Amino acid sequence: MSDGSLYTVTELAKQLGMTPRAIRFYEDKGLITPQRAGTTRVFSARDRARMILILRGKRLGFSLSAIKEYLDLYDTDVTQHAQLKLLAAGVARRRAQLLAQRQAIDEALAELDDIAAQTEAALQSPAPRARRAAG
DNA sequence: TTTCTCACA
DNA sequence: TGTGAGAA
Repeated sequence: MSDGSLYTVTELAKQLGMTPRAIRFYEDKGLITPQRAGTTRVFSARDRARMILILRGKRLGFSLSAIKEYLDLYDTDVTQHAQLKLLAAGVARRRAQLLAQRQAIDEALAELDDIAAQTEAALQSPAPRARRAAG
């Protein structure tokens, strides 16, 4: 079912475009648990697939702990029902978050456009005289 | 080379 | 959420 491909940290890091340091960091956080040959890490094809899922989760803006929570269910949950529920909930939350950000960005852009228009208009009109000191 | 730990942003 | 440095 699974090939017997094995990788070192550096190999896997290179393949996935990340640093070995980051992989060890994820292991430290419990997201991956590679085998050991003595003290050196040995990554299986399964670890590799898992790492790819981690990267995807990151790319979509999920926290490492959220990703871990989801991945942990993969091993325990036979039917994957709980896993799917968690994923659906996470996706909905993240989606709402991104929509809110888009809204905020749109508002900021609109406001900046207003300022740009105002400054542009001010630059077109004659320069104001220096203000006299009151008195 | 790889690992671990501590400091740092 | 990572990186860099130092020691083993």
